[in-house]
Formats: sequence, structure tokens, C-alpha cells
Amino acid sequence: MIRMSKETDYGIILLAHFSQHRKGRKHSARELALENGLPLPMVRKILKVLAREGLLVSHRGAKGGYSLMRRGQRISVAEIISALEGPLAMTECVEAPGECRLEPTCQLKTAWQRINDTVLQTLSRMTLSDLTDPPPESVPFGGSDNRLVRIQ
Amino acid sequence: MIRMSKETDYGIILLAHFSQHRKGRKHSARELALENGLPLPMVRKILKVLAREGLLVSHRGAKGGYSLMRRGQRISVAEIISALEGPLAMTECVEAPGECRLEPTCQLKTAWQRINDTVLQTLSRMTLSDLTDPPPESVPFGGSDNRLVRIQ
DNA sequence: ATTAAATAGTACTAATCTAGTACTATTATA
DNA sequence: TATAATAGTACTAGATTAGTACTATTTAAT
Repeated sequence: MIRMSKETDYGIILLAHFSQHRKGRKHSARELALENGLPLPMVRKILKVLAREGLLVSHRGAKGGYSLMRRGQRISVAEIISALEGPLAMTECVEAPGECRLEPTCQLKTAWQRINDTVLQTLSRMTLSDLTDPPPESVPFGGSDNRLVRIQ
Repeated sequence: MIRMSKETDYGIILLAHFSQHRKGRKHSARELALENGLPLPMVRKILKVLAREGLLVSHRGAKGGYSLMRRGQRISVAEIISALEGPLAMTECVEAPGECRLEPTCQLKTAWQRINDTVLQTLSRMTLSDLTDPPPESVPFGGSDNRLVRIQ
């Protein structure tokens, strides 16, 4: 169904939580799990990944926790997804050209590349802040910059 | 990784095969498996679904097979995906509003709805024919209709 | 120093989903 | 009547996902 995994789903919820507070503020795994109604071990696991991938800064020890590495406006949904699930690649040929057994006969590689790029572009234009402060109906993702974009 | 399932992947390959031949032409499961290098039982399974979902017409009996219900220009990638995997819904709240345990606290529902709509729009604009006759670089999906579209 | 509260790293398990197969029934052609 | 095809359904093995558990390390407070 092209469904987000729980890990990514929770990860986005967690980052949105950070984004709604002062940028430098630290949040512990326990606090985040509690306030968002998520299972603590999962929250722990996800925060570790997000820190390793450079979206969060970790602060060890008592009174420790995690804080956002960058502001919400500067973190895209695409980045979050790829931090938690690896690069967005709807088919094998997009991720690892040449490895799919079907490449010799399949004629869809170019098309998949384009579909993938379009989806990726969409998700790259959306930032964490867009998620929690949804722009008014008529304004496209990408915040204040109201340009028309060409789909391709 | 937001990867297509094999079933969908193969399904699109199969439909593209149909689309590259005369519209009314029948193809049997065996022929399709052979020519596209796909496992026969999978091809059988997929064709049944596509027929049930109204994308293919089945012709039973000897010399039977399947043919396209509509021309390739009139079948979108979104339709194919939803025939094989059910409705495109990146999160639970998009597919079944009210059923996710997290809805009371989660503030991302609107955002997911918008992301989902955007992706869906993209996939809806792409037709089977676009897949096999990739439009030149500068022309967006949607075939000859070269309009700009607003992302939202 | 010691304790407590936090993250880091890793390994594990159960349940679910996916890919692929098998089999029987039905239909249509020759 | 034999053969070649789809329809329907059930099954299986393997991979993935969701969630847990445990040990080590780090830091703050007392």
C-alpha cells in the first residue's frame, strides 16, 4: 500500500514534537514516549537513528536528551524518510541500476526514475514546520515561496 | 523504503506489455511470463487481479488470454497501484480516519492528507503510455497537455 | 565517590507480510 | 473429447517489521 513504516511514522511525529518547541530544547526518550503515546523502546530506537543520521543532537547523562540539529524549516520530510528507511527508491532499478535481473527486457526504467524523482521532489519541498503549521489551502508546500513548479 | 511490491512492479510491466501492442490483442499468462522473464504463477495471480479490478478483460478457454479494457492513454499508474495494493494511503489516518490510536494527540493528519494527495495526483497524471513512450525531458507527465500544475 | 538518569550499541523474538507455488474447477476451441 | 486457457483458493518459506531486553557508557547532582 505504499504505507510508511511505523518507525518512520513515529519518527516524523517525534521530530514534529521537537519542531513545535524552542529549537535548542532537550527532550528525553521517556518524555517523548509519554507525551506522544508511543512505546518507549521504539522511541529510544528511533531517536538513536535520528541522532546518528545527523537530524538530532544527543546529550548523554542525567538531564540529557536530544535536541534538533537544525530548525524545522530546514529539515525536509524527504530527509527524515531517508534517514529512517534509506534512500527513497520505489523500484530496485532506481536504487541500484544494473542489479535487477529484469533490466535487459524491462523498458520502464526511465519512467520509474521520473516517477521517483517527482515523488522525491514533493517530499523534499515539505519541511517539518510545514507539517505542524499547515499552510492555508491555496498555498503550495514550500512555505512562503509561492512559485508554480513544473511536474516532471 | 517505500518500495513497490513485486506484485505491483510485475503488474505494471505486464500492462506496459499490453499497451505496446494493438489494443484488442490477447496475451496469455504463459506468453507474458515468457516474454517478460517473470515467474508464471505470479503472472497468473496478477492477471486475475487486474481482470477482477477491471483493467483487463479475460477470455477463457483455449486460445484465451487477456486484453486491455481501455487504451494505455486512459489507464493511470495510480489506478494500477490501487488495483494491486488497495488505495494509496501512506498512513493509517489517511485510509481510515478515526481508527489510529494516535489521532487524539497527533497533529500531522492534515499534513499527511496533503502529502498523500500530492503523491496520488502525480501518479494519477501518469498513464501507461507515458511509461513506455517516455515524454522528452522537458515535457511533464500528462502527455500532450503541457500545462503547469500547482503542487499542493 | 556514589547514585541515578540518561543515551549507545546490539541482539533477540513474535507476528505479519510478501513472493512464489499448487491444486481443483470451469470455460472455450478444435 | 482432448486440450489450453482462466477462476478461485489455499498453502508455504522467507523476509520484514514492530517491539523488547540487556549491557556499557556518560553526565549531573548529592
